[in-house]
Amino acid sequence: MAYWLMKSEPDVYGIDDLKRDKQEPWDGIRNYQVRNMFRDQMQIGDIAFFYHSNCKIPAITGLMTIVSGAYPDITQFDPESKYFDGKSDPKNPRWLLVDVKYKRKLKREISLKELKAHEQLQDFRLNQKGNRLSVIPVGKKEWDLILDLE
DNA sequence: GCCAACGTTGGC
DNA sequence: GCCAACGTTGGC
Repeated sequence: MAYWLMKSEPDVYGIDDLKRDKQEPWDGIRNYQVRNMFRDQMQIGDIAFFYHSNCKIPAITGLMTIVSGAYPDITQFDPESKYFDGKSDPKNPRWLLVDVKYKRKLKREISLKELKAHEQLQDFRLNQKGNRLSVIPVGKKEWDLILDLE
């Protein structure tokens, strides 16, 4: 089983939205690296941190489970969607997604500031400057360290 | 709101 | 295939 961190802007879709919806397609990914991770590496049963990005206090806020394999993101074919991609061929969809299921909220949010200050997390990908990937693989050691902060 | 970092696009 | 221009992400 693998561990992940997945970013979302709380103003758009936050941990409380997932708590309400219980399960949700993680749509809108328009980055090839992330698509490839969905397709080639993610497995049903993997666990992910829910991370709030681009907000007042960027932080890990909850846990969720990957509950599907990768399949086409239908928003790419919807001209009304902000994720519409006219260059994607319906016979060979360019963009994929996975379904995620709410697991739980953390007892307290673990902020990016706190993660960056952690001595043993200096190499953590989220802490690297200029890292814009919205889905990040997390090592078991890092995963445990972070959960211990809770 | 600013801007650094990075990805994508398209002319050549 | 190079690279300048442009767009997006996301911390601050």
